[in-house]
Amino acid sequence: MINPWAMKMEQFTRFTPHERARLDALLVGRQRSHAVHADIIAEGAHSDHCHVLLSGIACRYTILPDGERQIMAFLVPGDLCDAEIFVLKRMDHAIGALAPCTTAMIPAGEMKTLLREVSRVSEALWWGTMTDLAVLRERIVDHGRRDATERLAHLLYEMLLRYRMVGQTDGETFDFAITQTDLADATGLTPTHVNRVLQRFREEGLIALRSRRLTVVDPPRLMRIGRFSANYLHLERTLSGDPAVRDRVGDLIDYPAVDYPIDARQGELR
Amino acid sequence: MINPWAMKMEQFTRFTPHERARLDALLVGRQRSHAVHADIIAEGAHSDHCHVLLSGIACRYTILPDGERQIMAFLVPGDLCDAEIFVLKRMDHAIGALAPCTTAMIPAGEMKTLLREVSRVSEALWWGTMTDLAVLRERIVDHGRRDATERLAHLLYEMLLRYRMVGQTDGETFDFAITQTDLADATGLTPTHVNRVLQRFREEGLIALRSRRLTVVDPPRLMRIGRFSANYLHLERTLSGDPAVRDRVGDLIDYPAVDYPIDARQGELR
DNA sequence: CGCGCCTTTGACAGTTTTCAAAAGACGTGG
DNA sequence: CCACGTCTTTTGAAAACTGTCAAAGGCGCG
Repeated sequence: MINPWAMKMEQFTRFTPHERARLDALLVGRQRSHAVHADIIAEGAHSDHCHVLLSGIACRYTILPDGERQIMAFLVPGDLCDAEIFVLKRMDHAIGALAPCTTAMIPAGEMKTLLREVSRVSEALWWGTMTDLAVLRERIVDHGRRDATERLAHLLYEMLLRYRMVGQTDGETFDFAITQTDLADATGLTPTHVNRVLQRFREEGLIALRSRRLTVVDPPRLMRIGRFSANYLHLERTLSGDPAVRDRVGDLIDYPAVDYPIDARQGELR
Repeated sequence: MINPWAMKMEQFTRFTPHERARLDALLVGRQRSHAVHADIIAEGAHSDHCHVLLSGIACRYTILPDGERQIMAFLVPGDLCDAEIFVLKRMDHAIGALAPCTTAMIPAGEMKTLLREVSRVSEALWWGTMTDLAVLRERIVDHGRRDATERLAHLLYEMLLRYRMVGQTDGETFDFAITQTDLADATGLTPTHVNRVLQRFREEGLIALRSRRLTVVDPPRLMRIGRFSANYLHLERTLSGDPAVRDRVGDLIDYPAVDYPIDARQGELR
């Protein structure tokens, strides 16, 4: 059985066969599918179940008073949607499906039991939360100090890496159902501008994107253009861990460090 | 003894006198002071101590390869600087003092014991982490969908609220040692532009800022201009809790909801 | 085959950035 | 108590990413 949730945690820890079986069992018979554009969890909702995304792609978002949507994070298979239910009364944002998705709904009680009994899972949850924080901080860097080109390059590269972690890529190609409007709402740009930048990427032979499949043709250059550094994802244990797990992402995060030229910002891609 | 850390957690939970005494005891004899511009924790560092900010103001930041600094969050008294040390090998960002600060360094071992033995603290830590996530998400909304004026108004209002939570304000006045350059690095604007916006705020009688003390002269309007809604801070327990705790922030978060006009963005303040 | 959603294109407007440079503030040492 | 260097705040004018507003072109799907 494919269990992206366990696969993600394996980037941090190593489960015994018994633990792994328990994680798998937790998902059985609790699957639910969600249509595109449906809310997996509504803003203001309170549930006594945790939602784990198993397939598809979703986002955390909020609608501002003037009707604009801001996407605050993308969720890929393996991501936990609502760790906050353990302590907060209600969701302060919504989780929306950007493509048809399936989730597993785990009763909060069972999750708490699991966390109490299997310390490795409890640590992995903590690791996942700390990584979520780091990803959000990185997004702030994107918005604050990177221009449109860098921002999109950085985001695309991160997505490739995150899909790789849970084994849902075919080399440098993966399902990419995110529309340019979604990207705009996530990056704080306009769809128009996102379009212009992506076209440029294609012209330059950096990526290929057709019928919702994205291929990163030139990963090292995309990484360079996005000024991407993987350290914020905290995969240090990955590189020294199980070879099978390491190989899922290894080649994407150990490009030699590059000294970025201080000049050459706008216009020319690097 | 003033214990902003406990005061912050009291926004979420209610400690017994014994628990409170234990929290106080943990800080005794572990204070350390930090000069302006000094790193409280360096990027890449690993420590076996947790750092709690007790006074002053600090920030999470990182320096990009081209030398630019991005501030990802401000830390006010009561905030925990490095919850990640429990699971991550090294800090992926630094904590810097923006004014003279004092911190308490708590050995990780003692912290873990505390978390194991006092479930209310453990829950409060989880709440604090979820709130940190929410604050970061709100910052992303700032960057993505709010212009310079809204962004700064929002930030100033949030700071007032957070200082209030830990009892370090005098009405609507509080220490504000953050320079305009700091604000620029946090908001993703240039110091020049920050300056122009702040001047506008002063002209309009919204705020008064002199000799590092900030007074919010017209809180409701500042809230409106920043399109501020307190729900992301998850103070729902505050409003229904201990009156003494509630009164610290109560008047700032229950202004009547306003229907924002869809027009009137740039130029005119609301 | 037709509708609906997503992607492209264009021209123009406009916050924000750049790049300097001057004026204030503040703390220290003489 | 004043000189003096340093850091912060102000100001100006011009450049420029990115946004706005429409409208047309593609593509998938029932």
